[in-house]
Amino acid sequence: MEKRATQGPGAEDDLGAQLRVAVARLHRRFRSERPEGSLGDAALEVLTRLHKHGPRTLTELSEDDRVSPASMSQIVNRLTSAGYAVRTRDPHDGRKVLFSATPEGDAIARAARAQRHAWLDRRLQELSAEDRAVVARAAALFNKIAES
Amino acid sequence: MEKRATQGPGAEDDLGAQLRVAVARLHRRFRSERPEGSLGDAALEVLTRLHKHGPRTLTELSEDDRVSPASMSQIVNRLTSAGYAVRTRDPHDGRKVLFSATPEGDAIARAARAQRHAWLDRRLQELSAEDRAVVARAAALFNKIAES
DNA sequence: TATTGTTATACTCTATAACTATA
DNA sequence: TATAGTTATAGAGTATAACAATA
Repeated sequence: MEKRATQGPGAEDDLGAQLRVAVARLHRRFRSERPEGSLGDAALEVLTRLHKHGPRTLTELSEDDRVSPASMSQIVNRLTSAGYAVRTRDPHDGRKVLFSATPEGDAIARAARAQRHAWLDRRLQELSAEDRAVVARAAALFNKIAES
Repeated sequence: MEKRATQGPGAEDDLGAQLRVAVARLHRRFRSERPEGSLGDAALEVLTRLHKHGPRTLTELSEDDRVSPASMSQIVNRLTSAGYAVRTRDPHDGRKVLFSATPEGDAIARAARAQRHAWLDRRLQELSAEDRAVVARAAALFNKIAES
């Protein structure tokens, strides 16, 4: 039942388990920052992307977050129902739909980020510059790992 | 607008956003490794903990994962329904319930980890030793951040 | 009264399958 | 046929509120 003997009993093996647990905990911590009655985490990330990068198609959004198009369709439904985003047909390809943030959506994206990231920004500020560099490198590594 | 253009306020701000997105993506990637019909991510992590560390009370388990006791109660319900864990009353304190993995649960914990972490272990092996150290340090930092 | 645990309920997030509309 | 998007349905994960049992 033993692990990987590369570096001694359990050492390498533990890194995977440690990473999994740490990421799950941090993800729950992020979710818990949601104020009452506001958008959920996934919806807010999409809204933030629309706010920052302008109109995107459904397929693009689903690829950005690596979720199925059907899942993304439901996320943007929450945004359009709330009046934070709108659909427009692509004039050059009638199959495509472009999603954009409304002015209200832009305001929500700004406000929500400020509220919900305040504690994270504070924590990051408290780290040493070296530790912040570790976090930045780790984030890049995670994106690579998640793609594979 | 800008991409970490300066060392000013915007640069620090970006790290938080990058971390959030990277963690969300990696978390979804972890979840997607679930084979058909098997336990979900949260349930498997609890089962793994019971397998590794022996009997735990509900409160202990909920604190381990930083979820509410009510949420953890539902997670362990899935485990007991499946026959992977059992409840026993604490003989010294009738309010407490001790949860333990069954032999079947132990087997599932071992097998599931091997299956579901295979790709992650492979990815981590592909990293340089330096990058693995970055991941390990980041995992420790995440636990600290999640606690705060 | 305080602690431990459970159930009821509701919402977010996500997936697969089946569908429509356009190219 | 292939691509873009939607809807229906289901299940995991999580929370709050209300409750019961034990200390």
